[in-house]
Amino acid sequence: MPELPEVETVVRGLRDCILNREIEKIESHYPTTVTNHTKIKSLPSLGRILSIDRRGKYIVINTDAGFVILVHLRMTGKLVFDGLCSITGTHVRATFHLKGNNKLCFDDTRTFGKIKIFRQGDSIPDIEKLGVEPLSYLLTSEYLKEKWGNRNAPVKSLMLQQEVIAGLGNIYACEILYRSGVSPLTPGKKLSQKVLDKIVVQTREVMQEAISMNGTSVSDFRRVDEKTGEFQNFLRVYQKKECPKGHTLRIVRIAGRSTYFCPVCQR
DNA sequence: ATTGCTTCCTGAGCGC
DNA sequence: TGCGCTCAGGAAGCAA
Repeated sequence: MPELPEVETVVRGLRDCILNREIEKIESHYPTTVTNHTKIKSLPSLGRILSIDRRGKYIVINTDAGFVILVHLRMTGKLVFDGLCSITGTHVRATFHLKGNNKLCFDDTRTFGKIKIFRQGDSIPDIEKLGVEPLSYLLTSEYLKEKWGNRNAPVKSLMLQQEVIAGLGNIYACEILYRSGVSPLTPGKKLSQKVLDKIVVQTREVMQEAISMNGTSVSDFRRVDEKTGEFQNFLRVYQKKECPKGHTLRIVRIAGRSTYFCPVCQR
């Protein structure tokens, strides 16, 4: 399940292999995967890739022909470059045809992933509504106090709201709360400034560690060369039976997701 | 406004 | 072997 560290890993991989390449066309093999949000009915060549960035869980590609290509991997989406490995995916939903006879394949078993094409300068609501980046100076305990201070919802579900913090998903929310010693069921308004500080610090730490390990591959996540990440070897609670101290973990459903936590270490 | 449930979708894993 | 069931979950949409 690609979250911020996985998307960052893909972005870095893409920069190494397709920056400055020209996209001749994006071919869609599934009806809802690629959508055109420009007023241009028949898209020309999309131009040369000027930049590849990440915002939250979105990949943002800018081209010199004035296009912005947004990619969201959702749960099972993968971007795989045929110059680094042979494409083995059996669920290729879209193909970026690059000048010079290379392909970037968007493989997505469950079809929830999206590729959206915009014009530079046009409003992109998907990006504009996102909250702060976990690794930016804007994520502070004061900010979280302002956003969560009068919320009754459990902190775990608040952490998943992309309009507040952009990029966290189920796995990292569980890991951050374990490292912070906070129960995922705690209502937002019950979190003290001191505890919010801990969450901020642990959020940064977990994101940085996971990026340095090329993300987490628990099932589908792969890099652009189809290699796995390594952070799954350092998870402390997600899909575990016991926490590192040997306490039996509990699993509850919060916001429709399996939430792993230690009733002893997390209060 | 806030909260939580349903939907989209496929494959893995399980019990029988 | 094969069937039917449950589960995995990001985010939009909807209902209370």
